[in-house]
Amino acid sequence: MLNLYELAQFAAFADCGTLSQASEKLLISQPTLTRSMRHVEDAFGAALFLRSKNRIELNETGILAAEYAKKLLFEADKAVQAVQAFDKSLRTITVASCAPAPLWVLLPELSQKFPERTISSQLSTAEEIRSAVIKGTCDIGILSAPCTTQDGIKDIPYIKEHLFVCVSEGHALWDRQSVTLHDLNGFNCLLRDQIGFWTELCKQKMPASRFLIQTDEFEFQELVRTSTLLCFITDAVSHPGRYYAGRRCIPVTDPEANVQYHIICSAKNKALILK
Amino acid sequence: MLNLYELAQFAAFADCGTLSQASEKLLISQPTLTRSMRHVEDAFGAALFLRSKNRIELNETGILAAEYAKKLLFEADKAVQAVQAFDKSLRTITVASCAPAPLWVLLPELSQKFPERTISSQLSTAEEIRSAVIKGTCDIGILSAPCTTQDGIKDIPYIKEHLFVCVSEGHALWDRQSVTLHDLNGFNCLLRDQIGFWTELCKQKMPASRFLIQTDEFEFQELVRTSTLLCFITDAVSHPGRYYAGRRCIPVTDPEANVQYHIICSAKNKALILK
DNA sequence: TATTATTACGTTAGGCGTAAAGATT
DNA sequence: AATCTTTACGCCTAACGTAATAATA
Repeated sequence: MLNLYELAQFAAFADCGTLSQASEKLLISQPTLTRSMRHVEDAFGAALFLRSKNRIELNETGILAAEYAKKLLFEADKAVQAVQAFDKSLRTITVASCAPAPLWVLLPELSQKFPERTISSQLSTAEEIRSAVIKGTCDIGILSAPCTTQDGIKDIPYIKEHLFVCVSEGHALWDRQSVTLHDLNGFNCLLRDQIGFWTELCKQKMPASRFLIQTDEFEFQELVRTSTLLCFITDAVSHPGRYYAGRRCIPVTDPEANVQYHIICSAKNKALILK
Repeated sequence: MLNLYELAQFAAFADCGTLSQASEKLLISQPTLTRSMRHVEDAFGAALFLRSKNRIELNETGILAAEYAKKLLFEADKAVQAVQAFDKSLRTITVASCAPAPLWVLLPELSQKFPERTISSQLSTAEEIRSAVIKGTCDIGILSAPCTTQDGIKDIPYIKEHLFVCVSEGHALWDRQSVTLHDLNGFNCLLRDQIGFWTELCKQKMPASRFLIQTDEFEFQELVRTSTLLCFITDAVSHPGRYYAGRRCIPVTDPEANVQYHIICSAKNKALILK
């Protein structure tokens, strides 16, 4: 029967051309290779080499056999990788959310409830999240609206998040009790990176505004402190009231800015999201 | 690294469901299987089993791994078969002829010239022979006409064969010095099986005749002896003159019935057909 | 002489089976 | 009690490396 380890030696010989080079590459002795090549020949049940006294090379059959050997080794490797990947996927809970806030709550909950499993999360669009959950690529999805259309999908309401705009003293909107995104249109804004659907929502509702998207939190805070650019906050962060010194937080009343999140998962994963 | 023998044990276990059944099937002991299953688990680098105290079964990952194991074993088997087949093809000379007579001469010649190679022959139509030689499916072809159209094909004239019709005494054609197949049209004929293009030639030139095709040589001879049905002979058989007692052999003058055979082979095989 | 494959040989790791233990139905 | 898996242990094959041999360029 074929032996993958010997096939690896055979493939190495096919690449190197001589047993001695192959033995160096494989960190084994030449006699071992001599023997292994005989085993491979026996296993294939055909002559694979042209042997002269001081030289061994593949014959036509050997060249074919070497191709098959490499293919088998490749397939074996693929199999191992696939099995390991599957195994890992079983031990991982993957979450895709349309916004970061619900993750701040959900991820710790999951870690505590499933301490032996790895939690992996990412931000995506609603459509990507829905299809990933349906395909099974993703265990849990978090949307900003119910997911009623799809059969076999479990949907439960989760946390709410309300948007506020933070204006510096003296800003035209300073005295407002509430605003809509439409009112903000035209004012330039600071935004954080990686805030999910919020970015798109702002760009859509405030087409005349420019958005300065900050990746670094320190730089973001510095710009909030030193500029009069608008910025946002929500009640999902720890201290909404006094987060940005010297700024007022005004509720944004658009329905899209006051979100009821929904957790979805496929029916067979429903144990993941039930309390 | 994966080991195909252990994968075979793994696959057997996957089919049997218990180690003991698998051990019986494989004619090895149970402890060996216990060990091999651990090796397989190590090689895949993932847990593949649900172990209770006296029960072991595949987990989800194990089921996947078993599928891959079976696939790999199948691929390995295919590889061995393919290599052996290729090896055998190198040691075999395949000949396809449009008629048996040239084979009677050529096959002994080839056997003598290439005693270490197996000779395999078959009868085919001219078109099949040409394409098989071009594709390389077949090493040597024998046609009843030159093969001039194709590049890279070596063509050399071979033996000739002339057709005679054998009539019993008192037959309407008994006194003829020569005949054409057209003259024979309407008379029923005995034919042997496996005579290549001759069958089609007769059917084409003698559409009004019926042909009694005999597979068994003894039965054929018996019918020749006891009936007045026409039969044929050619000068390619050993004793054309006195082959069928009580019958006269009359030359058939159609050009298609007096054949110059041609041997063809691809250019790289020309050593096979040169004297 | 340097390089290469092969043979010979001694060591040892590991694969196998037997026997026994532990657990379940 | 019967069945099944696992552990323990001893045997022995076979895989490995070293050293030596043979042949070539």
